[in-house]
Amino acid sequence: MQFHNSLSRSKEAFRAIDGQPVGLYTCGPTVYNFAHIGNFRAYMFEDILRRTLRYAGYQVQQVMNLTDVDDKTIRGSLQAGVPLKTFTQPFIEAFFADLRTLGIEPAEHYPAATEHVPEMIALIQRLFDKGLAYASEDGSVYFKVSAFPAYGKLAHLDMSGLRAGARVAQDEYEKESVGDFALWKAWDANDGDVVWDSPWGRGRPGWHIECSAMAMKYLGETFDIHTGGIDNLFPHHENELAQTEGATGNPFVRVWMHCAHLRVNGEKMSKSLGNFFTLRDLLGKKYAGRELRYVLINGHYRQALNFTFDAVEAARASLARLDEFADRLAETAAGAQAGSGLPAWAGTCQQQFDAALFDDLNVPEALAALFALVREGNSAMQNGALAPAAAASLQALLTDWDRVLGILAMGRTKDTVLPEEVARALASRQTARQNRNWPESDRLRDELARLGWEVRDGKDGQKVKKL
RNA sequence: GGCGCGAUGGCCGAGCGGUUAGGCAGAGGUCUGCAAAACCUCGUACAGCGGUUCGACUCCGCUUCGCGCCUCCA
Repeated sequence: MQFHNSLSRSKEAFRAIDGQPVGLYTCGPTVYNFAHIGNFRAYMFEDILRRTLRYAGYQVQQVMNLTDVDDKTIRGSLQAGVPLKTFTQPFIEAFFADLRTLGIEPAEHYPAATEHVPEMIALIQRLFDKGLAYASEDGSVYFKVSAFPAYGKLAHLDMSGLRAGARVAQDEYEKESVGDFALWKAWDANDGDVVWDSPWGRGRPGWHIECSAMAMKYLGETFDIHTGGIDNLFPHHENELAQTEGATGNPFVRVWMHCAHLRVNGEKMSKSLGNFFTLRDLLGKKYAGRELRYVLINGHYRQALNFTFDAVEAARASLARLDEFADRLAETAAGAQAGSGLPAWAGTCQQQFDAALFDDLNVPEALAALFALVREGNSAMQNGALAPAAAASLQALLTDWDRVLGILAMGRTKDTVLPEEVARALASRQTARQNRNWPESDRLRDELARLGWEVRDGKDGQKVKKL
């Protein structure tokens, strides 16, 4: 199995730290608003990563932080006139609800920044002890980038060439150097009652320190994989790395993985362009979480993904094809025990599927293997060449693949009970068909369609499906 | 200015130096009373211009266009 490591900018064979579950830290949401579909692209990539690791036989220990204290959450709570926690709680709940909607597996830990301030303070103290931090007049604390020579190794930036850009020049803090970043921010009036005591005075933690402190707490000083969106690469992850390695003297993370952005109609998603969708917006347009999941996984994570409504429609049709296949397989298997072997063509698909996933999570290629299986399977069933036991084996294979894909079983409901109205129409239709009364048969088919049921005629009579 | 990414048939989207990606949509066919589903066949796609090579969508260079990061955005 190999993954692309942002540190080396190349694919590397993955080896977990001996005998431990794979430690996975995934940067989570800032809970000041509903997450948008672009954010979920990142969480979806992380879901595929975690599922693939588990599929490959690893245990996974995933941590996703909840950033519940920063400029935006504080501003929001002040504007709403409620305590910080009261403000963030609904967004946290919405976030978890959205994860469920998209079939994203929960992480083992979701630490909130506000619950880990002592750990952050302790970490900042270690940085002081190492000469990597300094306090300014107003009681803020900064990381001294010049004292950490490796700074820039993740983002591949040469800090010596840093010139003061617009944002840097406007910085109001008393930093020694423009590259330095805040570990602790002294209280000011905009913070309201969001404040903690520290050895350097009252204030609140900087953003980057939360991830370092919480990652270390739950995963140790060195762990396997750290992920996020590409925009987190710099400065966030670079700073995390500097803080953690600076404090511990040990490597922080073995593999850094970053996913590319989501675009909408070829453009960057932004509020001003009006192409900024939350999951709720899309569900309101009658798209299912399952369909959106399909769209989000059907592109390589390191490639910009273009989100279009056409793509969601295509996803819906693709899923219908998969469902059709699964149902037909179930019929063919008819409750048989899975046989010992798979047909040869299924073995080929299996190899393709695994090879694709294990090669830096190539989900599109894995889906190609899935559709190859569907085509071969349908063909075999059509020719009566698939024994029940073989069909059952294929069902088991699909179930196994779905541990990674998470799209096959999700959101499918088995409607075994026919409404009386539907049953009656079917019975009449059967009579009509026996009498070769085609106009009546077609009329009843239309009527069933109006009731939301699709009827199909095959060799062994009518079959209905809920639309 | 620095660092980096991309441009694939109507849409989405993989990929590799020489052999079909895949899905959706579309066309024709098989099956069927019809329809649906399924299966079969079908698009001379690889931004442009040079170069390397027996051979390039795939490597190199340039051009055009688009995108990201450059201090708190997944």
